[in-house]
Amino acid sequence: MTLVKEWKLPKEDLQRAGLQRGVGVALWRQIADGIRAGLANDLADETGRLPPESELALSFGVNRHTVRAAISALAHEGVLHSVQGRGTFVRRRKRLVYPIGARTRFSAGFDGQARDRQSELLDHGQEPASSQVAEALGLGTGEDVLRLETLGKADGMPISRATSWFSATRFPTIVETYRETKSITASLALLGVNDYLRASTGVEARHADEADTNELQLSPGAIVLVTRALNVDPDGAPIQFSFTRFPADRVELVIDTMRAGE
Amino acid sequence: MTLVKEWKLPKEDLQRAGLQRGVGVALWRQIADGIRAGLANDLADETGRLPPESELALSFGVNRHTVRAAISALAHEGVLHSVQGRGTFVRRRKRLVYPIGARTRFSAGFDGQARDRQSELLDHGQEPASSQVAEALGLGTGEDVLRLETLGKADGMPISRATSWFSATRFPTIVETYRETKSITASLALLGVNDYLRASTGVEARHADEADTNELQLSPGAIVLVTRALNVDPDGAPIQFSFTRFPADRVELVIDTMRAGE
DNA sequence: CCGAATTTGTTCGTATGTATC
DNA sequence: AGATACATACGAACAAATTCG
Repeated sequence: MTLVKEWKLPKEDLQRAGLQRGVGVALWRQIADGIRAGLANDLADETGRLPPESELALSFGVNRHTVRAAISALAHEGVLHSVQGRGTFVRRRKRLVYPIGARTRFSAGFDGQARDRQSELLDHGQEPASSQVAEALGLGTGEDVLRLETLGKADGMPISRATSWFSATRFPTIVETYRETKSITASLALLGVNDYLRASTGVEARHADEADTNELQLSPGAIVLVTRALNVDPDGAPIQFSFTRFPADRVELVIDTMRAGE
Repeated sequence: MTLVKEWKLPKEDLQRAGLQRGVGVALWRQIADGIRAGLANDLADETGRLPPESELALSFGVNRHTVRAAISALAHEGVLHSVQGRGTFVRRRKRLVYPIGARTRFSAGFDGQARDRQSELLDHGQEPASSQVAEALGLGTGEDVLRLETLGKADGMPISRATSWFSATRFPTIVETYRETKSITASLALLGVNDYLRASTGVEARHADEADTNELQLSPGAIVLVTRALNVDPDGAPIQFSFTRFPADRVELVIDTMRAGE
């Protein structure tokens, strides 16, 4: 027996609205996601007001109770906001833009988009380089590297979670300098690297795992954008290899391609 | 009289595994996502074999049935593959790399990574520009634009779904030329644009909606990477504005930052 | 080749959550 | 609000295929 069965055809209304029963996601959650997506288009009017619940129920082809469950979840997430007698409204918060280019500086990434930015050292350690890290940094497998785990916040909300590796022989005190300066760029400058460039950036997207969920304050099923970046000094020698996780609903990456090499 | 056994929720186990009940996403789907994420690490051994269902159930803190539902879903997606008496195995398929830079050409994107590449025109139409499209292409809101919906395949598997807009006055016959050449680059060349550059690329990630699910052959809960791109001619005049959706488990974006401007 | 251990596949039953009417 | 049906999850078997000593 298959637990994911072939169910009876759902009502045409559900199909039309793109909803499905028995796929492991409750209708109200699918509708919540649908409303969230709709906000990017023209679901809400100029004043940020959504259509009445009865109308939404009709267009999604479900009972009004189901729409209410979806709205309640979104209200709990801080996306919507209902007022009895008036309607349901969007609480708009812009997605932060993280620019990527040869001059990408982590510390400057979200400049001017949030009142308050913080960086936090969560963990660090010295360890033999994995094959991936060794290859990226041009070291032998098993040579020692220093690992830094950092959390970035904007206005108190976690927006990035980075794991970075540095050669332990070239930057033996990077942990201490980072603790003082709270900045990779400043730390590298103290250690004699006055300039560096972003050589390449890989971008993937995946579901948040447990660590992401905890550290970035996400709900299960949330999506993280993962960048895999290599920074090199002006001579082209690898300096820093890092993975950074961004909550996909709070952050957008922008590659200014034509100026990327400047 | 029958004693009704009361099963206590092993809440601690669930929390340890990062699962939650009652959030509108079934446990089996959360576990499916967990397994998918685990494959990137060391969930499967060298031979691609996963731990037995009973062991997974223990580590996730759920019943074996629940793990089976998750595995069944992943098997249906083509990620896993179970054999009675032997175990459950990973069906490994490399993720395609889509490079992004100033010289990004859609047609050349996946060159050399697949034996067979196809492009398909799904739909097209003429319509007044939305405010977003108008702003990107430097047109007045409501000026007519031509919209092309295309599907990209590699070895028969859908890998991209693009919606592109062009000025209807500057490129009135773009649909016909595309139908002939099956290539945006070639179409533009026929219409007098011998060269163009990728000005900027925005990257977001979100859950697949119904259209994505159908057209890209995804399962619900799957993730799509969405790029928002603007191409300009050598004079800097906007030519093409497009949204492209990539299945996140089949495609990875790579920005070769230092050569991006070449 | 035999038989035991391992692992996936199947079928009961029961309880709880979700959605409709 | 209550009745009904479907969906999710747990528990305890047992069957069938594979592996291995």
